[in-house]
Amino acid sequence: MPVVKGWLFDVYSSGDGMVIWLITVENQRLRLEDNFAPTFYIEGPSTRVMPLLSSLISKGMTLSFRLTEKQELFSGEWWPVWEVKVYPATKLPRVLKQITEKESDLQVFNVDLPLSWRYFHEKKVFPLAFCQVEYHPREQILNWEVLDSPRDTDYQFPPLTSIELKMEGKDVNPNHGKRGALEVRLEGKEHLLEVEGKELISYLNVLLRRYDPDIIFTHWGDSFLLPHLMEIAGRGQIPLALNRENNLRLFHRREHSYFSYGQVIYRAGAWMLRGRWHLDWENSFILAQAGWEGLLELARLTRIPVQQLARTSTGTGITSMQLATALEEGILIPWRKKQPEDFKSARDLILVDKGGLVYRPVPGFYEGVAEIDFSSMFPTLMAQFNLSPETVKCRCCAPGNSSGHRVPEIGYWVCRRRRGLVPKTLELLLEKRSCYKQLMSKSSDPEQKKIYQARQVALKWMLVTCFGYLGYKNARFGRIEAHEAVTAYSREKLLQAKEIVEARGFRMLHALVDSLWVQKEGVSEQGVSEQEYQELVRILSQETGLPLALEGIYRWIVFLPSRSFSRLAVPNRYFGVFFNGEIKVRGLEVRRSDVPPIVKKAQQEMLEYLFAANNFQEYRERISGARQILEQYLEYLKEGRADFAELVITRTLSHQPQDYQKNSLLAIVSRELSGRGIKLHPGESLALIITDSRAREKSDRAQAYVNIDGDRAYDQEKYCELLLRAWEPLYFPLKGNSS
DNA sequence: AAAGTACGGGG
DNA sequence: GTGTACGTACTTT
Repeated sequence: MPVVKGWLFDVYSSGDGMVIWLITVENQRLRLEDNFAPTFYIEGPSTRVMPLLSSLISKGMTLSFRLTEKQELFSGEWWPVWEVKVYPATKLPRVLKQITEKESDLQVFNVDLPLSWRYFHEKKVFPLAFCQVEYHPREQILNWEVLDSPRDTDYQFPPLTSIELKMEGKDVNPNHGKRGALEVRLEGKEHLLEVEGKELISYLNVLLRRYDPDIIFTHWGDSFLLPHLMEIAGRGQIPLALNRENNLRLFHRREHSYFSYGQVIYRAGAWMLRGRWHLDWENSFILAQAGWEGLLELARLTRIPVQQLARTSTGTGITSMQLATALEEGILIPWRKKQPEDFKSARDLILVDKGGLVYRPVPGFYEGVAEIDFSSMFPTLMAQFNLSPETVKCRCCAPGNSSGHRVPEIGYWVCRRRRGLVPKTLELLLEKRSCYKQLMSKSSDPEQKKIYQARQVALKWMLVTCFGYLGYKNARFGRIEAHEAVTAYSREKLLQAKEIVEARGFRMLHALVDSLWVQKEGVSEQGVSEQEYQELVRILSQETGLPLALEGIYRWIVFLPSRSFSRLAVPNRYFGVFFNGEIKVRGLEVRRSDVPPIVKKAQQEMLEYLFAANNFQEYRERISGARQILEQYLEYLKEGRADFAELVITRTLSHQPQDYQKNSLLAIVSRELSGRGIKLHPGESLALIITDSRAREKSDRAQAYVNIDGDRAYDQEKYCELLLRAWEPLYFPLKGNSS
């Protein structure tokens, strides 16, 4: 039998089995098939289960089953259950439907999981796994041997080839208006395809055949480009050969909007390929946040096919990792359903429903301030205190006999007999992330550093999401009580840190969930010693039992007042410069996504000028220089020299255009586009230019960036106002409030 | 003044 | 196949 070594490129179901694409060490693209029989479990007496299974078999289903033992997540008990395998895999949904509809009181497990995930989990492989495969001459896989592991930090990839497609012109959603020719980037060079209709499609087909890319990168491919090209192909009645496996249709996932973090998110409908990847830079959170290297790192860890992972949230990723942990441990995977919270009294609610702790600094200019952060505080707490849906107020440890393990403030007990599923999953993430951070600091190769950085960032997102997911009632492994336990510990630890800081003769200026800003009492400007702060960090780590790190010592930092209550600072509005020259800015215009580039650029320039100051005295001296920069930009705007790309304001729609109650600029522009027949969705972002913000005729106030033409004027006054607003926080320290 | 609307955080 | 907070700032009416 042939044996081949290579990387697992993709898996999807087709016909009766799974199709597997390998990229071999000889750089060949190999299509194989596997007769995969997925597994699920039924709990119940054999007098009920046996007749059920035989009735399914008599209806023509191919099943195999046996009695085995698996662990129930919440009780920790090992239950005798029926393990059922279904062949072919594509019949699984039908089998499950029969069972759940007819015998709804029987408990079933490992049920609601997509087929491609199942394949990866059950076969213990993962995207881009390096493996050795033995196969039958007729392309049927007989045996897998995986030669690397998701735990590895120094894995190899096959040389992947790609092309990139986008519409020429402004870098905004081409769905919203005018569009140019198709732009193809190939082997580092850009080509403009000035042909149309059938010709365009044939040309693309030739390109795809000749270069046979593994990946098609696009901008706006999901929402516009691919459907657009398919439409042209359909009209001309010629096939568009996007797939590597051409007799199959593209895999489509419908568009949808959902609510997350108080905001509507729009996901464009997805178009995914067979034997090839389509990745849309404009429809991928993970690509945007962690880049290409981060995406591949997460694909390996989560075992989700790359095209799907690119289009999903990190929450789905963390769930998949938890599934992997559960499968390894022989834990039955519960059906995803709501878990009611325990009853809580009003008093408990007050104690429990708080998040992280926040202090407020007195607004002003401070010198020699150290910022000390708990490293990955929430995940570390979950790992260290074994906080997991099944361990907090667990069923196995009675409240009475685990008095040493009570959660602060809220008094929940935590299991002492079992390691939780969530902490177990987190361990790998925490470990791998700190490993990448170390590799990053050791590496001298800037390219390599970038790779480690991207992977480290990807893991950070997983860690952050993992905590959020504990509190999400519909997450498969979420439980609000576990979430509350984490925040309760976090408050206790921050309070403890505050006491230690103050007992050691430091002043705590500000604290925010997992960060502290401290100043040594009575120390002159240059008298700050890093050693003293390092010593404080050491003591804090030792006494709290959690890792902390010195983020840095600020040469100076400005905590900004609230605009509505000027005596109070906003916890998250500050800017400062560290002794090592690094800068940190939070909450200012440069950090906001809805601020026009020119305002950001001006503020950035002014900040950089001011950051050269060593102390308050020098800051005061440099402020006039900063003001000159401001004047230059104001002048530039007033002379009408700014171009639209510098003025564009991007905002996210929270409603359907017709549902807006107020005539905000966004509402006006969205209705305008909508009137032209362009479909907009809540969660989608829209780029606009302010043309005349006070015009009586509403449609004159702003224009969609895509549609604006060269001779339209912009609202100079309004843009100047925005610029002046960005100046205010920089001038604040000189208004007399500073220390 | 009140109500509606949008954004940030994590490194 | 998925995080329904929370506080701040700004706009519209």
